[in-house]
Amino acid sequence: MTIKEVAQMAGVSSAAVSRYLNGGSLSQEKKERIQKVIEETGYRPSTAAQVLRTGRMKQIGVIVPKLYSDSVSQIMEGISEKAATQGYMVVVCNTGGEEESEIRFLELMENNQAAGVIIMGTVLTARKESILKKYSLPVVVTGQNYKGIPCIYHNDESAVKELTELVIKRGRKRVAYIGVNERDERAGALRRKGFQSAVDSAKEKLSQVYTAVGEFTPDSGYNNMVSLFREDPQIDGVVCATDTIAMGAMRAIRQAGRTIGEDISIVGVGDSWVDNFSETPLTTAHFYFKQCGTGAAEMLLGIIEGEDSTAPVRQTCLEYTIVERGSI
Amino acid sequence: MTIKEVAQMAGVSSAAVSRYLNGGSLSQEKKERIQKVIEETGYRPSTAAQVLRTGRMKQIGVIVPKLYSDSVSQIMEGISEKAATQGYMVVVCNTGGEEESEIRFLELMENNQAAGVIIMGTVLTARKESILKKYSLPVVVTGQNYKGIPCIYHNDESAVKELTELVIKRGRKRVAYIGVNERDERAGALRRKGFQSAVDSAKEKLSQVYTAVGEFTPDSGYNNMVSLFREDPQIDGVVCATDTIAMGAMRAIRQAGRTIGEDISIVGVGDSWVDNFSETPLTTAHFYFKQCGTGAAEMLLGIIEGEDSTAPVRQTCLEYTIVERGSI
DNA sequence: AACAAAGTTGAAAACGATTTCATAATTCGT
DNA sequence: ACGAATTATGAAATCGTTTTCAACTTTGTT
Repeated sequence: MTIKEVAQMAGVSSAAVSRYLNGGSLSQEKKERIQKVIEETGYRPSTAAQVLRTGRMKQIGVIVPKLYSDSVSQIMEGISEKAATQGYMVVVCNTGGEEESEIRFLELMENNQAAGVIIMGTVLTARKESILKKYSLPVVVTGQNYKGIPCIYHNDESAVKELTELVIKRGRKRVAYIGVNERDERAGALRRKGFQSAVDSAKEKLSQVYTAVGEFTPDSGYNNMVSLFREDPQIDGVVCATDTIAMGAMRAIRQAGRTIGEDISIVGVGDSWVDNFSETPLTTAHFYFKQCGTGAAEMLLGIIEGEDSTAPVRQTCLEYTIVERGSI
Repeated sequence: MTIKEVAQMAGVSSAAVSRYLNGGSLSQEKKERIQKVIEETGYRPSTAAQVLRTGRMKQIGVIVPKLYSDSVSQIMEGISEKAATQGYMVVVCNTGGEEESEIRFLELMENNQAAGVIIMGTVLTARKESILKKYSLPVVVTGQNYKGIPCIYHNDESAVKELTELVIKRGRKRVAYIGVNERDERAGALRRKGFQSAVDSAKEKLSQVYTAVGEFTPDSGYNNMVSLFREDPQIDGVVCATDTIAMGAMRAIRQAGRTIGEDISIVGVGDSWVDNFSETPLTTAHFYFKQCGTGAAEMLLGIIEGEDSTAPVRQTCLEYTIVERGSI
């Protein structure tokens, strides 16, 4: 079924049918005739032809480092929800952390005349930045903030600071921080900074402070905790950069024969398992990932639809909620 | 940049450039000239024009009931991995369980000339079936099996049967099953059937058997467990249709003052938290969700690329692995 | 050297929509 | 009832590719 055939059946020109679909001036009589034919035939216009002609594709790309992740899937949930309300398709690119595939995907989106792209929490290298500048593809970044690019993220520093203070308030004296690489501005550097500023302003209450760095995995948390215990078996407070890391650390703590929440406190960041695991005793900062997704989509669609290029680049910082559970 | 401009710059016809890109006969000399121009200009062909002309879009749709789910995101991971190797884009539709949006998405994919669609674990209504028949869109379904449609799923019945037997072998006498609506052929009817056949062939060893039905949520599991305890506080074996349900049930059990793994056994199905939660004591059947995703993508791409319409419709049943942890 | 087969080439015709443009048919104000 | 403003209308151009077709080269065989 093409627009021409529909036009013929309705006894009008294809221009008339196009106007019927896109709202141009058209007599009531022809409107009805066209409607009837479209209903009968089930005609739907070809997206490819529309895109070719108009240069607009109602599609946004989402770049993620992995799909199997609680925070990522919550953010995706938010994005897809928002995109659907505006009739945008969501196409996803799972980079597995490879910059190369991220760049290939950006090229693809450019070829597709996609409306825009949301990039989830990756480090912005010079190469990517120059590519983004070259392509005039609207972009929003989540979980990171870069100047000149619209971003949406959580208040990492403050969250970790508050959590650390909570641990200190419990009277813990030998505290450790298990973080991630500081090339990650927010989850790495800023969370670490939050921890640091909390311990700095409570120096007199603490006898020892340790720091370790690893990956975003439970195993990494486990290994780091084991090493920390080797260094000082009496550590009694642990602040982890993510819940996932905390999960691993808790395993190490139990193995060491210590009792979480009794003779040792531990906290994480993110609280992504809310649905699955009301059991988790972990005290943590609840991050609003889904809202982060809807927010990102909203910003992107705002840029796309409004195309008010004079508006300032928005940088949204989401707040968090400390949830105290048994682990401190 | 269009193909015409490239042609002009290289001093050839646009047909030559097209042949360069798609592999037609072309003299070495022109090949080099074209290559040079393309490199210099960074030309990339417009997807829309290609699709319009060829009628093929390297894109597959994925329909999911929700994105924030461990099993769904693992399956997505598998699909995206496989699709990427073949250069296919993945566009996702989050239905939130609404059939209407599923149907709208199928229409959209048809308009887009998408290569095919993977539908994740939804009930196949007559309406959907007729639509699928009308559209000649290749389809693969995961987590369900329908005759006439390529499917990939786990051996639900056998998994639950084996798990139930495990519980019975522990000497439990008063066992309960918490399942989901039987309109869901696999997770509902078949898992229930697995439980049933295990208890049937061990009738003499059991003194009481209970059955409850609910949703795929921890809360539903909790509520059902609470009711079951009201009915019989001495229940000592619980088989849940999913791990998520088991999670809620475990909360109820702890609240009732019983000790999981000691005076009561509980099992679930799925084992999706492998990464997050090595802590979970739950005995369960590990399902290979990611493999399910790659398998589905493989089947779909096979149908698309091979287009061997004479081949029989494939129905793949994946096996599982029982993982015994502390909960029995 | 002649002729067939194979390899190169570009012009032009699709693909299926939207939009411009000129013209024809209305409505409106006086 | 008359020109002016407005609304309806279809023919044709356009978007950027791929592919067919026919013509033209080159190569290979006898």
